[in-house]
Formats: sequence, structure tokens, C-alpha cells
Amino acid sequence: MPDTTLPRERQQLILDRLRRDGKVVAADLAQEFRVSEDSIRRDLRDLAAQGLCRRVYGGALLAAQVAPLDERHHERAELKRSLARVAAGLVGEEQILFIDAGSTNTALARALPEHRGLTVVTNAPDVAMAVLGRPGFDVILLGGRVDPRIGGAIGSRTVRQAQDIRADLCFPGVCAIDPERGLWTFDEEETVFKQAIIEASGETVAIATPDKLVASATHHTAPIGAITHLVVAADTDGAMLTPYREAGVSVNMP
Amino acid sequence: MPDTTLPRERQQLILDRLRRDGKVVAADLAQEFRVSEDSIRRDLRDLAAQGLCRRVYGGALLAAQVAPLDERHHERAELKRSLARVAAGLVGEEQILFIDAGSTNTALARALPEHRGLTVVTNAPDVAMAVLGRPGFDVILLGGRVDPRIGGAIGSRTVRQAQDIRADLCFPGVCAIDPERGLWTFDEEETVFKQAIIEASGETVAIATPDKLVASATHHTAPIGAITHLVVAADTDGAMLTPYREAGVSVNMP
DNA sequence: CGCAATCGTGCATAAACGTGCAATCACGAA
DNA sequence: TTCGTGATTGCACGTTTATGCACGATTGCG
Repeated sequence: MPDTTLPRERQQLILDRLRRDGKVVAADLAQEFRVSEDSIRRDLRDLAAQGLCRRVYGGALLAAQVAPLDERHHERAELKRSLARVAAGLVGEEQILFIDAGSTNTALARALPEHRGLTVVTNAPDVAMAVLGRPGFDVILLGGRVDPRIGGAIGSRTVRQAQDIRADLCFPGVCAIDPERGLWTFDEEETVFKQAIIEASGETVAIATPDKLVASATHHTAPIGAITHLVVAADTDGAMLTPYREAGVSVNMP
Repeated sequence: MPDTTLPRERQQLILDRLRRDGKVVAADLAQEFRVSEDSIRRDLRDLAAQGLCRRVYGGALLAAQVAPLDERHHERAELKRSLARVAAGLVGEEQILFIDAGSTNTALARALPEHRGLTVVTNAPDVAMAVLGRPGFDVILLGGRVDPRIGGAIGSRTVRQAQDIRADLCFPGVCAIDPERGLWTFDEEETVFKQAIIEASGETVAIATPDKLVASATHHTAPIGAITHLVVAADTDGAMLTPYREAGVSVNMP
């Protein structure tokens, strides 16, 4: 693959990521863009000269760095963003994506690349907002009564609309997952909706923050065989993942 | 077979690719069109001169077209908030509200009082976000393909869902309004949607920022008789409002 | 304090750039 | 047809930009 990222384009991409994550690490960027750290440093210096970021040892921070968030919440958001980036890497060009409600999926929506002709189908207003207006996205909203606890529409009307669509990839929100029985959910109606979007999709990606791997929930939603990809944190115990691999699930990590 | 691509045609093709991918690489284009990079550079220079792209080292990037959606939210924000407060005062307890997409209506959603048992029915993700999770609100989302220019779902699927609901109050987005013929809109599908929600509501409130009173639009949407309340700025010329009052419209001001 | 990572600077090289110029070609006037 | 004109193109040349590496200084951390 001829790696043709234009210099200015790279700076723009760095800036985008800066705005999304609040910080960037020079070494990571160098590896990601396949250029030397010198070039990255020059990019960051340029951006800093324009007042767009604050240069710090090892990388850069967003210039308008808001009040430091609660550390727990901050780390958690950081983890979700890194999982979201991995999940976004599973998406191809011109694909149709079902994206369920949930904070991790909102991070996924933000991490999706522009100019790829993607169609995002979602029941969650915040997921829609995350891609609306960005170039290269079509957005289809699934209507219905919105459950304030989950932040997305569920119910029979929503399910019916979902059934009228066929997607390439599906990202159901994960309440709990285990390698024997698969996906679990807390709510009856939520379960029915997730089943509908999984059924209507070619492949299914489960993004599981560490707690989801050991959590348990009330309603069985999908067998493990319905899960194509699993995205988990980098420091996940390898022994926990073996049964997933044996069940034919492709395991992805940052 | 010598491919005969006219210079002008080539520029159009470059522009198409630019809009699709967000960037073009000069060397790639030269190879693709079988011309020297010099010609490609000249093309890109021309396009940049027309403001259609941003020339950068190695190629060109799509001119950063800021989403006018964000912009509309920020201009006249104070005025919109004050009009929204007045409009929110027209809402009673336990009512069902149709709220159309639009920056003024987003301000309305934010201004709606909590703990009143209100049900908000909307085609706009940002309106849904504005009330979602606040106590005393039910939210019903109208699905369909979301038009990025207006920030809400429109189209036949959306209209059909709207027709299944009966509301007390309706807040259509106002593109233009006049006291003889009533409400006007720019887009065909938008018109159909607004007609549907007005039809399905007991009363209709038009919130008109000053520019809307003198603007004109292409599609007639609703006769003046369908408008129950008009909300306008405090400094509006009284003479402009008389014909609305004579047409039976209740005029409200901050 | 010591060490490793990171940083800034200078330099060489390669790629891309702008400009000027000549060749080519379509097209209309003579 | 013949000529002239303007548009378009490719090439040569000097300039600018981007990149990676070397080297020494600085920073963060134990």
C-alpha cells in the first residue's frame, strides 16, 4: 500500500486527534504515520506556533485544555477511545454500520474515519450527532421511544425499522459477554433490538471494556457464534481470551 | 486508444475525487490522467484560486467547509434563547410536542421546563439530546435518513412515523413567514414533513427570528390560518405584526 | 546523581514547486 | 486552404519544502 499522506494532511489529522483525545504522543504518531519522530516534532511545533496545541515533553496537549476531569472518568474515557480506534479499524469503505446506543459506541462514532462513504444507522441521538455533518457520512436514524437510561430508542417500532435495513457491520452495546453463551443484556426490549440489528448484519463487533468480561446480565442476547470480532483492552489477561479464540472469535487489541 | 479527457473535464473529475476523499495526490492524478504533474499542478492552482480546494505540498485538500449547522447555533444565540423562553411559556402540563429540527428549536428544547410530564417528539438528534435524561421528559425519535444541512430526519419514512402521533403543540422550523400566505420552506421533503406535524397537532407555534419576517422561501408549507402563535423579538416593528393579529394569530414577545 | 528518552539544530538529499519557453493543436478569419 | 490566435501541454531551471540522520543539549525519573 503506497503510503501517501500529505504533510499538511498529516498535521490536520494530528489536530483532529488532538481535539478528540485532548493529547497526542509523538512516538505513537510517528509509528502510525510511518515517519520519523523528527517530522512529528516539526508538525507539533508548527501547530503550537499557530496556537492550536500546547507542546509538552513527549507529545502535545490541546491548547484549550479545560479543567482537569475526574481522574477515574478520564482514564475510563481514554480506554474507550483507544478501543474505539481499534474497532474503527475494522470498518471498510462504503459500508453500512449499525451502531447501538452506549458511551463506548459514541466514542466509536467519533473515531470513525471521514471520506469513506460510510452509512451509520443508529438508534442513539448522540451517535448521530457524532457523525452528522462530517464529510463522507450518511446517517439513518431509527425512531421510537427513547429510553433515558440507555440513551437510545428501543421498542417494537425501532426494531421494525431496523429490520428493513441490511448492514455490513453491527456494533451492539455490550452489557456482559462470556465465551460460552455470548452476549448478555439487562433489559428485555434492549435485547430484542440488539438481536434484530445483529440478525440484519453480516458481521458483529463486540467492544468490551474490562468490566464487561467479568460482568453478568439478565437477558441472553446472542450466542458466541454470532460475534465476529471482539475488541478488548491491551492489558487483558491472555487466558481469558483463549476460549473466545477457540469459539472462532477474532480478538483485537490496541 | 488515446483517452481524450478535456482539461476542463479533468478539473471536474479532480474536484469530484476531492469531495469524495477529502484529498488528492498530484503524482497519483498525473499517472491516472496520463499527463505531467505540471498540468495537474496548474489544475489544482486553478481550483484553489476558485476557493474549491486548499493547495498543499504534494497535492490538495478539500477546502475546510465548516458545518453551517454549528454556525447557525452560535449566531444570534442570545436572541434565540430569549425567543425560546417565550415559546416555552406557551407549553402546558402533560403535553405532547412536535419539535422540528433547527437551531431555534434546539434552544426551545433547552428552555423547556422540567417536571411537567412533557413528551417531545422530534426528528432532530440535537433536540432529543437537549431534553434526554432531564427529569419529566419523554422523548420519541422520528427515524429516517438525516439531512446534514438541516440536522434532522426527513423523507417518507419520517413523515409516516409522524402521522402515527397526535400532539398538542407543534414547533415547525421557520424558513420564512408572511401574514398572507403563512409558512414557507426551502426544500420539498422538508415541506412535506412540516405539513405532516402541523396536521397532526392541535396548535402550531412559529418562532420567527427577525430575518424570517422579511425572508422568502420557495415552497409554501402552511396557510397563516394554521399558525396559532407567533413568537417574535421584542423590538419588532408593530406595524409588521398587525396583519398577523388580524389573521387571528396570537403574537408573543419577550 | 545517572540514565534514558526527548528535544533542537544543522546538514544533505530528494521530492515538489513556480516560472519561463517552446511545441502542439483546435478553431476561426482571411 | 492558409494564417494567426489562444489554450494547453511538457520540459528545463532555479527555488522551496519535507525528511531523516547526526550531534549535543535538555528533561523526566529513579
